[in-house]
Amino acid sequence: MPMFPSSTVENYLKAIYMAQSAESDGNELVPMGQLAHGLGVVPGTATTMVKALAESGLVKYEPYAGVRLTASGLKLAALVLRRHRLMELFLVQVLGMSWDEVHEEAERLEHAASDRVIDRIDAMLGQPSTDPHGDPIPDSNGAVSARDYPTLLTCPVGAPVVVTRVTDQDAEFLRFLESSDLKPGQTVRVEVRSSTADQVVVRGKNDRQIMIGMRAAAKLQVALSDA
Amino acid sequence: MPMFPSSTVENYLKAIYMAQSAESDGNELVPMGQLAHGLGVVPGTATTMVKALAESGLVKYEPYAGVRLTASGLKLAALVLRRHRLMELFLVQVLGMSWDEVHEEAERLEHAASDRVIDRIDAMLGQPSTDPHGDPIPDSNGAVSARDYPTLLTCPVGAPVVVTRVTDQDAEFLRFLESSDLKPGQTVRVEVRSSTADQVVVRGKNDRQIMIGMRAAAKLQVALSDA
DNA sequence: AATACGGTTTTGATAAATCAAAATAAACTA
DNA sequence: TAGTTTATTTTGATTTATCAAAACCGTATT
Repeated sequence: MPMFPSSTVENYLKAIYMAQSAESDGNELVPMGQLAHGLGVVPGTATTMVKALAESGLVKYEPYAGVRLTASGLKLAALVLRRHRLMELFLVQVLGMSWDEVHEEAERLEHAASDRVIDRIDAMLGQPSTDPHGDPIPDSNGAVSARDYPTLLTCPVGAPVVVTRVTDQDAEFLRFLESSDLKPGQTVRVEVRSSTADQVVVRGKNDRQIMIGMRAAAKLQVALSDA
Repeated sequence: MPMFPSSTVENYLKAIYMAQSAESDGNELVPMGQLAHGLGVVPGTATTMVKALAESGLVKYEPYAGVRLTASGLKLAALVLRRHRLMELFLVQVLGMSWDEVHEEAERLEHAASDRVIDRIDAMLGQPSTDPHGDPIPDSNGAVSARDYPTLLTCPVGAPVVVTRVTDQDAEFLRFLESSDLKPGQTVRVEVRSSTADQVVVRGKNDRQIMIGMRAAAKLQVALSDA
């Protein structure tokens, strides 16, 4: 209904978008419980809101099944993510903030920055394709060049790989990655992967050896190194 | 009441602050009508809101007379203005936006930018004392170094003066000033001032002659040039 | 002093976003 | 299949911020 989507609406769309694209098949229905949990509201609230979003044609809502973005909802969500991610990168690159604190900053700024500002930032940064966590930045039409990377859990053992993306914004986790030299851009090699011991052993920068659990390993996307 | 003041609360405080400091005696009561007008709400709304602000100790409210900021309200308002003005300057200096468009941008960003971000901006700009319009930027404690300048309406005729501040944020007016080389920093000289003709004639950059009305002249604060 | 007027306050409603808790549907289990 | 569990939806309230319009106050005017 509202001509100018409120921050709340933007947040719902963003949450649905991310839940949706977390699924292998990107066209899954997102269940209300999951959505509500992600947004930190009780399920009933999500139901009410989603019905309103469905009224305005931003989502398709199927009672007791879940919700899915329509084409227009998808575009709007992508534009919110664009603002969020450009803002994050800007805060790191221009204001020199640390990569673990920019997520929550961007969480508020994404709703306040106009396209004018965002486009300036985009230009100033040279139209970057990813944010500090390796998340892709949608273009101004909402198009994303989604690449499907393996993770430290699924990549070949022994081969050198480059960390490309971290799919968890938790500040503490990000600080851990930084202190372990596992930020995007770093080249590493999986030496051991044992599901019984729940461990992935990685050889990183300066031949440093790092051990992480499988839950964490799955959050680190990598690309096979050409070198 | 609210531990984290909402944007609305911040806007009320800002509006009261500015109405208050527009008065010669900076301790005047701001009447509800004026406040409501400045905020674009009906008077009844302002009354309701101001009573709530009084509850939280941010203002002193005197029924049928008006409202005045308390010490804590004053500080909070100054910090909002600090965010606003640093943001404006940042948008101009770093993102290269034009000075007539940054006010409304800052109007939204001032509520979303954290002190962390604001302090970075402050440092990056070298702790500036005024924004692009010449408005003073309060320090991080909310202290303002308020100087009282004459205007093109009150300054001596014939003497060279430097434009220091523009007390109107209207985009069209600002564009006019820019096109007339009357932005802050420019040196000019009042040649003629006639209240009967409602005109102030100014000799500016490149000996260019500019004529403006007295209403407009009163919005341009100047400092007597040392040179 | 009585009246009229402008500004202010009240009152009653509304919209957006939320929660708690009751009601319901779907899925699972025995 | 009947019963139980779990997720979802409804219902009724609440909070914040707003408006429209009626009621009110204070001052100025005759």
